[in-house]
Amino acid sequence: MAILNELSEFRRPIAINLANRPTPSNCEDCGARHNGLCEALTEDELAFLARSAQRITLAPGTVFVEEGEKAAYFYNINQGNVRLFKSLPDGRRQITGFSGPGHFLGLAAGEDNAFSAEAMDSVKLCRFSRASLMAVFEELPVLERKLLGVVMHELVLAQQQMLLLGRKTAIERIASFLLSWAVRLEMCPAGGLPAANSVLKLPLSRTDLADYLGLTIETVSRSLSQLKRDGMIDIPNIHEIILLRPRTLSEIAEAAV
Amino acid sequence: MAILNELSEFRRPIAINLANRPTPSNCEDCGARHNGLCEALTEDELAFLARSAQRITLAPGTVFVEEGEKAAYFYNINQGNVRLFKSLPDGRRQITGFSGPGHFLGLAAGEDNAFSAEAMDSVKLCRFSRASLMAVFEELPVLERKLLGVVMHELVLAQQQMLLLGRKTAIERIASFLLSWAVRLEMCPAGGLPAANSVLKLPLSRTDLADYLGLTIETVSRSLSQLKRDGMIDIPNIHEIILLRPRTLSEIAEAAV
DNA sequence: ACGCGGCCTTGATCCATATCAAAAAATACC
DNA sequence: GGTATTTTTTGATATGGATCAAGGCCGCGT
Repeated sequence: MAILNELSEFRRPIAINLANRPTPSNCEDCGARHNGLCEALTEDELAFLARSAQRITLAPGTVFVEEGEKAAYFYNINQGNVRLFKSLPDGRRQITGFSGPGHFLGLAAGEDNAFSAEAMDSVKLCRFSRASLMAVFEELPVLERKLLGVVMHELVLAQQQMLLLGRKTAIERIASFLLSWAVRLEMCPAGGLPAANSVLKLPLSRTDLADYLGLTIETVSRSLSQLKRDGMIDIPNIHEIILLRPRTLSEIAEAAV
Repeated sequence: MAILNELSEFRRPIAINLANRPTPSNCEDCGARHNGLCEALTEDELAFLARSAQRITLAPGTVFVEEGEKAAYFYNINQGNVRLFKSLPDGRRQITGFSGPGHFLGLAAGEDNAFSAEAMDSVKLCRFSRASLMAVFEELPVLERKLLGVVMHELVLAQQQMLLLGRKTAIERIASFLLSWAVRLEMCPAGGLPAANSVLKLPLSRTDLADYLGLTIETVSRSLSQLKRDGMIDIPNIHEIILLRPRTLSEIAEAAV
């Protein structure tokens, strides 16, 4: 199979989630809204990048970045979703983030990947070698500033997640997650509220949700049921949630006293 | 008091922890070891930066960066320790990291600070305005690449902490923390082990430890006591811990099966 | 030295969430 | 389209860590 041959090249790739938008609202550099690194670049810059890129398709479940392996590539995702995670030897897993179309993924801080990345569905992406990224940096110093913005935004998200994992209750975690997912889907700006009755598409299993929020699937399910009982949300099907009362959800999420 | 006047200028500073060493071993750029941004720069670059810096001393307990305030400054710490944290309205607190001498601190991803920073002891630092940082960037594009490395390393640490907060038990968190603190104090490379009977200085209160590890002070105290009972560590005094069996501690920390 | 106040440790109890178990719903497979 | 398989929900029980409550230790000021 041709695809399998391509996949076999993916044994030892990258490391850092540069996903998510650097700024949720309009970019202060260019004034335009952008969804990731590629959207932040001009046509010329994109063309330059494209020269050293390989286009690849991954089957669902493919682990194309493995923690601890040498970091050799970086990626820009064109289609599909990716989960980024770290694992313990006994199988416990912590999902540290998700990447989607337009998101940038890779760039090791050291020699090795700090986490693993796995395709959640059929994923199309562009792969660049580490060396070619360095060459691009020489040619496009502006890229580094833009990357800096992307990574800094990642760090802000990571800090939010630390607060969630270290100090929030199960219900608060779920409420926080739903609102942050609405931001991710551009249904509202960061810090803002989505409209009442917004429909949230969740391309995640309950297991993913649990591993992202530091809970068990049972607790995730129970918390969602309770929010539904309390009239905060509706759950027409497993992968869709309707935010009936975003304002109250937000109060739960931020634990207003 | 002169000091108080200076402090009053610190009502609305910066946002991101760029602390900790970008690479624990020798830097791949310059071959030298460096402890933070300043150590990563040449004499000339440092001189350029110094032109726009103000030297400031902070009293213990001073909160000089406040979450949600406009990000106006960034800092390089010369002396003392700083805790970086996020809080919930009801007082729950999550410490996201610590900064020490040589560490860089600041740089908002957006307009506002994403966290607060507080002096743990008497702190001396250099303060730069956001505008002067931009000017420095124009003059020293290399700075951006170096900053990128620092921020990426921060992100790796944040991801490790997410795994700890989301999936590790109390004992595992304490063991992980002790070993990571040894790395921080340069008693061993990242991923390596400190020598048996190494003495670890902890300039933290149990409350700081609890807020960093997502536990209560009682659980921190009990876990330390248990590790002592089990012969893993000794605790000659509250701010010093002797690592009797680093290898076993490491097995606990990484939950080897 | 003494006493006071702020950490820290230890003990007793409670509770939020994990774990174990099974039914129900969704999805995949013939 | 119906059955097998996986995923999700719900229920019953267990438990790790939180909470409540003393007591001990140490530094500090008088």
